[in-house]
Amino acid sequence: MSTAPERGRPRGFDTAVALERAKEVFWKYGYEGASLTELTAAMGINKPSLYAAFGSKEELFKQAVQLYAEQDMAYARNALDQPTAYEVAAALLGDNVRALTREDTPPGCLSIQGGTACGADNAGISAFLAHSRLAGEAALAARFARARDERDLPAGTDPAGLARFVMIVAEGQAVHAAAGISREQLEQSTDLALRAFPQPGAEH
Amino acid sequence: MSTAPERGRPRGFDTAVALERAKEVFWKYGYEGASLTELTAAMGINKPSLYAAFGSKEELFKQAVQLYAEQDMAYARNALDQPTAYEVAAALLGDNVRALTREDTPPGCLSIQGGTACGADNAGISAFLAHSRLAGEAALAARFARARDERDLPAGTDPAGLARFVMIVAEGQAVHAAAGISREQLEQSTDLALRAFPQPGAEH
DNA sequence: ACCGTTCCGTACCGAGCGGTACAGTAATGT
DNA sequence: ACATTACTGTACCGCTCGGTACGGAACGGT
Repeated sequence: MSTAPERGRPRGFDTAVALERAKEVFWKYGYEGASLTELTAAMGINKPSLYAAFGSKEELFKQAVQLYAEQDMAYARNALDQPTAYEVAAALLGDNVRALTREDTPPGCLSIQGGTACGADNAGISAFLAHSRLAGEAALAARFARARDERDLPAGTDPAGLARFVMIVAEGQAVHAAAGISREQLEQSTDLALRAFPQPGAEH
Repeated sequence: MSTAPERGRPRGFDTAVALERAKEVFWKYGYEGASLTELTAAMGINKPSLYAAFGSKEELFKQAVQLYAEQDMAYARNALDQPTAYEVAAALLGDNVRALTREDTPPGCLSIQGGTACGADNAGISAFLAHSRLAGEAALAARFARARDERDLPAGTDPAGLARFVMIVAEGQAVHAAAGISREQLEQSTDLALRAFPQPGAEH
């Protein structure tokens, strides 16, 4: 893994660290609420450096969301590796609650806090976030479809509908977490949601 | 009910209609995404008229949210009148889905779309919305507490936890609705959520 | 008719927005 | 050594933001 031969003055900051800081600012304030002034202050750089390294506010945001997906939502992909559909859902919602209420990150979820609604000029931002959430839901639906084929879920189960329900609970937990609800109270909602989960033996 | 004797030039617009229009703009674009230009255009008035009638953008928003609660969320209060806790939850979530997917209003819910995250200057807006959502949750918890006392819910039930679960599902549905998910698909999630509901006979 | 009162429309305010021009500076290539 | 290249910091761009000053217009009271 060789670094490319660097010509010219080297960058005076670590883009990975700067992106990490930007992620936190977007997480707290949302896309529109995060001003360039606040972003550059948190990143420890000036505006031209930001634009040279990331292109624009929108591209910076999308890179921050990607980093968020890789780093702060790894639990969602890992949950798919659980042996049964029930355990997948339990791991997903359980880890979701833990991620939403960490003390070293803002409360809630960047995908929601980033902007469920934006101004007319930034409609693409909320659409981008919604699309990425639905991509995760599709992966969960595929996992549930496999479980149904493996007779781990009842034959009559709608995998997409079940995945949608789980994601709806996860999103509601994110909204609640952003409002300051405690981890213990959110865990209670996970337990309740899992009671709705179909058992392998049941008819539907 | 006598109207006060009006002195001076009469107002050239209907404040109720103007507030209705403002509500829709906030609903679509959120608090920060709704500019005064867009608001006044939709309301059919000029900025000084807006400020004379409503005080400020923030006060206009709060009045819009209040109108929303009275008008677009009346179903939430009505649901509390159902005879059993299960029917309360079923009515609440069922009507919630219908309200989120009406064709004559923006998709989703003003309380979420208004702004789950805002810039540092407008932190009060998201706090205001979160507080009003939790007030509704408290009313639902009180209804469930009554149901438990009436042996309509198992004695071991935590009314606040159950209310939190129902509200979490409702919020998740709102996020999903804003992303364009269909009414039918959301109704499916209501059915699943209700399967988690404790039955009167059960232990907990 | 005239006055006080209230509202409307234009034109404007300071501030902050996202984004950039430009000159200075620190590295490499030859 | 010196040209080339790329990054940094300052200072600035046009624009839009939320909010308002002010003069004209439409009403009731007397």
